[in-house]
Amino acid sequence: MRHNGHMPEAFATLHLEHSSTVDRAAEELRRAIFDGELESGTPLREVALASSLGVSRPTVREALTVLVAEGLATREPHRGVSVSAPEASSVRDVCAARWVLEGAGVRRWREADETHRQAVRTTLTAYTSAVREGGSYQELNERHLAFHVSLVGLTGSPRLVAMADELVVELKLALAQVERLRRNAHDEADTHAALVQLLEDDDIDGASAFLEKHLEDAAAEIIEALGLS
Amino acid sequence: MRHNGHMPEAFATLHLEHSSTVDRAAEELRRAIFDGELESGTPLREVALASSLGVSRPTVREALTVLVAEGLATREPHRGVSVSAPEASSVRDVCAARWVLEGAGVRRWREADETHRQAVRTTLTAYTSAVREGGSYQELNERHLAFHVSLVGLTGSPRLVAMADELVVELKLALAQVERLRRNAHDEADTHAALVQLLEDDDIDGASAFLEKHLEDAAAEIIEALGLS
DNA sequence: TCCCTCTCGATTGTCAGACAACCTGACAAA
DNA sequence: TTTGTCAGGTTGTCTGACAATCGAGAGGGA
Repeated sequence: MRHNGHMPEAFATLHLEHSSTVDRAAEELRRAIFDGELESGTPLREVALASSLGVSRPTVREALTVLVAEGLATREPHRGVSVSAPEASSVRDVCAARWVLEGAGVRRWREADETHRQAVRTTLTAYTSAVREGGSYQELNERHLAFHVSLVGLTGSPRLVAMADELVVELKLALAQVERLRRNAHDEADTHAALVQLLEDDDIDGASAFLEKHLEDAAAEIIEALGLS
Repeated sequence: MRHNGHMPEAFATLHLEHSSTVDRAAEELRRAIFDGELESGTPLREVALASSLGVSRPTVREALTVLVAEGLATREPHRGVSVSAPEASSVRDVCAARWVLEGAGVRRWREADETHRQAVRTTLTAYTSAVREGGSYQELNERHLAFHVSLVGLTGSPRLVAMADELVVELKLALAQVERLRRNAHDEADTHAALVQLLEDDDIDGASAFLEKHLEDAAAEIIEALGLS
């Protein structure tokens, strides 16, 4: 099995999923939060989760520290972990930060790798086709946000993309709270297509301004849907 | 002792450090890494750390997961945690990401809160005075990077500042590796003073270009000092 | 009646010990 | 040279336990 030296390219596409129990527990909690099964503020009791998930308390603890590190949950000393509650200020801040990251990507449209430009087009068509085929609310959300992250990808910086992902996680947490309130699958596909068209036409400034407005609107809309001031 | 309702403003400045054993262990590990006591690549064995720190293995595990989440260490399944090794590509990427964040701050100099502008001036003088008084290498590093983070503070976004902090942590990890190689306390105070002067003169574009060059130089310098291609 | 104090249960933080799964390296066998 | 096998060490996970702490309700005094 030491063929690596001789044939470095062989089996390069193979990749075995190395999932630990902690990872699976964290993933299950993430899913429950994004699906709205766990409302914000819900306390995540260690013993209860341990028996529910069929794992031991230390394993649950590790999974919870992962969630806390991701910002999905909040730990208060000696008071336990609970699902984070989105606030108006944090939603505004997330969108402001997104504007910095995504705007940086948009401004680099010309200099960006053709690969990254193509990724933007791909995520856009994935979103629009999901809208056309009437995908579920969650699927639309996923594709919509994936498009925005792909804009950050134009910078070519893995770290900026990772940061955008973290911001998107916070947004998904907030959106999971309003999901059962407004079921009207928002159809913003046209807006995004217009944005990409501006880029294709080399109107970088126009696209930049367009994006800024779009993000501001999104922040206001989410805050309003959350019922926060 | 239930006077909170009566005097909401009293004792507002008091803040008790609620440090758990895990936090202290993580802090000690961080210090050891930044001080260069632990070279990059050093495996962090759980049992050895537990006996050294005088805590139990689960506590060490939690501290290690914190370090991994911060990017200071890397966990490979069933192979343990080891101090992260800086690579040329990651240093370049960190500086590219810093350019996006700090550049966004610099471009908002005019619109920024006076508080944030003042913070930039304060961190600059803290850096320059430390240089003048011949502070230790680590102190200079600390102040130098604090100045750069304060530029991100101009955006007024806590999340962007947090991201800048994470990037700076990665940089400090890389710098800890070269610390014992080049002891020449780099004196870049003049450079930074010139940057702030450009801002005070309202030459935003000039400051922006200045910063971009400075960050590119820093990346090249660090990579060269690390001995990476 | 209202307020203070105190105790009790619940929960977390931390520890100790244990076992299986797994990686590494070395050696034997084909 | 390649493969099978084994031993040692390390991690992943479990069980059980105990102290520290928090929240709420009971009880006593003004």
